[in-house]
This record gives sequence, C-alpha cells and structure tokens, in this order.
Amino acid sequence: MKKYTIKDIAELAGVSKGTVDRVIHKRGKVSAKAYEKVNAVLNEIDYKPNLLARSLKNTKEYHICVVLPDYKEDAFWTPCFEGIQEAINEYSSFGIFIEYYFFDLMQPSSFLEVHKKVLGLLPNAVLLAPLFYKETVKVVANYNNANILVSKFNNQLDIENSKNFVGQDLFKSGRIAASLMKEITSKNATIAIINIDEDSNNAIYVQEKEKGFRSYFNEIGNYTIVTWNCKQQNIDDTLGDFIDNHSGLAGIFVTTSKVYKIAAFIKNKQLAHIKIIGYDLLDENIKYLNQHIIHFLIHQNPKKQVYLGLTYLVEHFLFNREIPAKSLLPIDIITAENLDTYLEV
Amino acid sequence: MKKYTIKDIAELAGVSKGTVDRVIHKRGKVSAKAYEKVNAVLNEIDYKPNLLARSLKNTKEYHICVVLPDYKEDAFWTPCFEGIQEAINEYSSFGIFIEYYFFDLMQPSSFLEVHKKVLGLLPNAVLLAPLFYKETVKVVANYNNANILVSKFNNQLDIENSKNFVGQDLFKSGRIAASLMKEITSKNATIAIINIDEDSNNAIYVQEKEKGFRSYFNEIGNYTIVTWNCKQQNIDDTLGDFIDNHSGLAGIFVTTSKVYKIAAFIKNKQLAHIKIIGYDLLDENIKYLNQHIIHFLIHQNPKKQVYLGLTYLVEHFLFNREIPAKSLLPIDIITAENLDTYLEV
DNA sequence: TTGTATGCGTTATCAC
DNA sequence: GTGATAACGCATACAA
Repeated sequence: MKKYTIKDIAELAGVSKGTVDRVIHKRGKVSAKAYEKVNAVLNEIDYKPNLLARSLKNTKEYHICVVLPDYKEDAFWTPCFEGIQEAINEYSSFGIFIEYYFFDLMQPSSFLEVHKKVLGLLPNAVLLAPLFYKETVKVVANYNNANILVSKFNNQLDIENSKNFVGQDLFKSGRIAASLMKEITSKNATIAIINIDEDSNNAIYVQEKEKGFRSYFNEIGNYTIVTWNCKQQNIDDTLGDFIDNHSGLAGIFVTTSKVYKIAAFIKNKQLAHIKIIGYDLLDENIKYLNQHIIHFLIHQNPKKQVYLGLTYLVEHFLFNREIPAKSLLPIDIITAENLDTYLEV
Repeated sequence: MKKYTIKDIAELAGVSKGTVDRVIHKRGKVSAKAYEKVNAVLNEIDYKPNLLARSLKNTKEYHICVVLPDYKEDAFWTPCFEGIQEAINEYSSFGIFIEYYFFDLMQPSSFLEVHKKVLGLLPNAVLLAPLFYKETVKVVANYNNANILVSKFNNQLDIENSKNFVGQDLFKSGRIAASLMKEITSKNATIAIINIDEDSNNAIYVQEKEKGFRSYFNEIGNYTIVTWNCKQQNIDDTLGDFIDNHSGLAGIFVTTSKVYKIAAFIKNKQLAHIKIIGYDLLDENIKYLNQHIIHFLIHQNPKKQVYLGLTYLVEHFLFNREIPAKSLLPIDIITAENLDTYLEV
C-alpha cells in the first residue's frame, strides 16, 4: 500500500514529472502517446496527491475575519469567542490569520460600520452572525462584489447567494422543546412562550422556534399556548401579573439564553410548580438547571458553530475542500444529569 | 501579522538558517553571541513553525490498524466501521494508511489471534476496542514491547500504561438513564435493569452503567430496582414470566444497543405502559423510538469515538500533537423529536 | 561553531 | 510537446 508520487508515476510511464502534471491537471500540450502511457499508469495505481506538499507549494497567507456581537453585552456569545480563540491557536501554524470584530447587538448601524471596516481589510473570508436581515443582505452583497467568501453561523437567513451556514434547525428546536414540555406538564395545560428583549430586528430567529413549539402542540390539540414578549428590565414588574392572568400556567418556554431571568423570578416567588425550558449553557442557566428550577436546556453549541465554520473555511483554503452549503448541528437536550459531559474539562 | 519563517529570523538576526535551527531546537553548538542574537529576534516576534512544511519534510508513511468486532455480528459496530471508512478517505492524502481487522465478539481467542496478526504487521499504532480484560492486558503489553502506540475506544479498562482512551463515562451514563426513567415513571415504582447477552467477559462495561443507574435511585430511595440477565434467544420464552413476577413493573433499562429485542416483545404483548430506555441509534431501535415503545435512547456516538481516536493518532504523527489520555464524549439524550438531528443527511 | 546544500511532493516556469 | 529546474518552509548532513 505504498503511496505513489508524481515522480513514481513519471518513472513508471517513462516520461517526465512535467508531463504527468500536465495529464493530471488536464493542461493540454501532451502528445496522444504520452497521454496514453501516463493514463495507463494512473489507472493501475491509486494516485492521491500529497495535500501537505500541495498546500506548502501554494504558501499563501489567508486572512479570515469573524464578526459577531460583543460577548460582554450578552453572555451567549462568550463560547463563540472561545471557539475563535481555539481556531486561532489551532490554525495559525498553517498560515491562517484569524481576527474578530464585535458589533453592538442592539444597533444595526454598528453592524454596518464594523462590516465596512472589515470590507476595507479585504480578508479572504468573513464568518458572520447575521442578526439583522436587511443589513446582512447589504454587507453580503458588498463582500460578493469584492470576491470575499462569506460564511454565516447561528442564524439562518434566506438570502440570495447566501450559502455556507452553520447552525441549527430552529423550527425543529422549538418542536423538541415542546415535546419535552409535554413530558413534564399535565395534559391540556396552559403553557407560555416568552421572548425576552427580542425586537423585530432578529425576530425571525425566535419566531422559528415559536412556530416549531406551537406546531407540536397544535398536533396534539387542547393545550393553551400563549406568547409573551417582554424586556428584561421589566420582568420583575410584569411577569407576576402575566402569571396571575393565566391561571393554571404549567410551563414556560423561553426562546433564548436569557431563560435565567425568568428562572430567577420563579425561584424568588416560589413558583417551582411552573416548569421551565430554555436555551444554552450559560453559568446562570446552569445554576438554575442544577436547582431544578430550569428543567431542560437546549444546547445550541455556539462554540462548535463558530469553530466548525472556521474549520470549513480553513480546509477550503488549505486543501481546497468544499464548504457545505448548510451544516446543521445536533440539537442536544441537557438535564442536570448529563450537563457536565458537555462542559469542558 | 506576517508569518515569519526561519529564513526571516536568520536575516533579522544576521546569522544563517542553520544557526536559527540549532537555537530553536536546542541542539547546542551555538556561540553565546549567536544565541543571544537569535533569541532577541525570537522574543520580538511570534514564531510558529509551518507544520505543513515540517510534516512534508518528515514524509513518512504511517500505518494504523483498527481492531474491533465484526459489525455483521452486531449492528452496534456498524457506525464504527463507517468512522473508519471516513478516516481512510480523509487521511489517505496525508500518507496515512489505515486498515481494520475484525474479531469474533464471543471468542476471546479470536481477539488474541487477530492481535497477533496485527502485531506481526508492525504498524505505527493500533486503535482497539478492549472488550476482554485479560486478553487486552496481554496484547497491550506486546504492543508496548514492540513500541507500537496503542489507543482504545468504547470500553474504558483500568490497565497499566494504558492511556489514550476515547469513549464515555459509563457510570454517568447509567445515572442519566436513571434520571430519565424517573421522569417518565410514577413514584416508588419497580424498575428493571436488563442485560442481554453479556457474559462475564465484558461484564465491566454493563456493570458500570448498572452501578450508575442504581446509584441514582439509591439517592432518591423507595424505588425497587431489579436486575435481569438474559440471552437474546430466550427473551420470548422468559421475559413474560419475569414481568409477571414483578407486578407493577413500570420501566425497563436495557444496558446495551440490543434494547430493540425487549421493545419488540413489549410491543407484541401490548405492554406499552412499561417505559423503555436503552442505547444507540440502530435502525431497529429508531423504529421503536418513533413508535414511542422506546422512550429514550442514549447515544454513545460510536462513529465519533473511532473517528476521533484515529484523528488523535493522525495529528500526533503528522503534527506531533499530544494525544489526550482520556477523551470523554458528551452523553446525548435522544428522543423521537431530536433524533434526526443526529442522523447523517 | 557556523553556513550551505539537499530533499520532502507539488507545481510553475523556462529552455529546448 | 517535453523535460529539466526552482521554489514553498523545514530539517539535516556535511563542508568550511
């Protein structure tokens, strides 16, 4: 099972390395006779070019920019940042230069500004969290014009010419939350869907989850599902009224990682009979999961989303691998018991 | 953020590439003056050797053998085989030659025979499923003597000089199964642990799960947990009696992927009030999961175990990466709803 | 103690 | 059309 090189093939075919190269890469300028001789050898053996050598020969520096919200504003993005750091460590030895830029997740204008800056750097690729629809369409178009490769993570948007997505199926995610909710609440109960701080900007994101959640209970029938949108600073003042207004409320599904805000209230008011399901392994969420105030967390694996998105780009540049148009990660169900198998050691 | 090469450093320090090399690799034979000059430069810049170039320079063929049970005997091993295939495709372009050898999972002697054969091939590394304790100790010793690197997957054994394990924490796995069982059965119920076809050979494997399962219910108290060992060909004849003898049996925890055997019986006898939890995403298991005969499956990710074990070896050979002594994968909880997010597209 | 030359496999260039 | 040759970055054998 020897590994054949171009030199081997040249010797076997009785031609020079240059000719073999021309045949393999179909560059033409090869006589029929030489072509036949080389092809005969190629059919005999299983030639696979040495990707290390090929990549070394190219020896380009590749520059990738990651654009995402500042994790200091919203802890959800912290693991993404860690994923970037790991990728930097992992790939810098291969001539890959990875940078990150933060935008303000409340301000579409900052999203545009940051991308303007990044565009000016003319990187080889950009990996971005497309939180704002309109603005994303615009910046993607700009990158396309400049021949800059774009990949997206976290939030799947239907945008033209927009491939290379790493994330999860949000509709399915909502359905999974619903199926878990059904398991832990009584039949025909009233269940609330709570969106925290989600204005219309990235409404699509939570709406998909909500749709999935409702579709599951619609199929069963007889459950009462109510949606409540709120701002995190008003929770203490208004959630009590909301709960009072929905007597027999048995469960709350929080569509984002801010579920700990709701859990804090529920614990505080000793309403532990209300079951809570939410998203992501933030420290605060973990705390309430371990206290069984939160019953299930759904893991969106943000770190892996970013790392995988970067891996695809790197392997594309180094080894010419194709980037999957859509890479949907498993939707992990986290309980107090299996939690720590998902945490880093 | 330019990438520096040895040549760059040599020029900056005003010495030759050879001297830089001697300093970096601490080979000695460098004058204090030259050493200082080079070090001054190295402290200034962030030099990372180009791993592609280094690996190309080495240009060795590496030979890895995977030894595991034949997947035609037991479908559990099919994904492992797929993982091997993927690794072969992925890494053959880097001069890695991966082979696999099957043994008969019922015959420790065949395990020894196969390993004898593999030892004779003198590969660079062996990745093995250590199903038999005594025999594994022996073959690992042989490999160590021959300076052949050994990694293990699936089954964690306490063996001397035995590092490089990829798998799951089985005790924890049992606890997770128990916590799920508790969610779906009534208080203080009777619950059965069923081991199918597990003779003393790889008893440790299922015993760990059983211990974990019992430890969880011990902490709660008042549940009745019974263990039943059976042969798969006797299930139809004996399971009925077992169930009759344990009136009020509310749940069954099957410690391996053969849970579909139990599910078939339960469905057939219309005993769907008995909740079933088992292991692994075999087609048969998936069928019963979708029919809600099986309520949860725990995913051991056998494919990833093998692939990751091989990746560690490959990156060790190519890029001199350290192999983690113990790599424990997340323990995934699978329901009918999130199942397909774990299946390949 | 130092520097230079060579080769790993692939590819691009340049004479012939 | 063809076949030498150089270069990518690193490591090493060898010459100075």
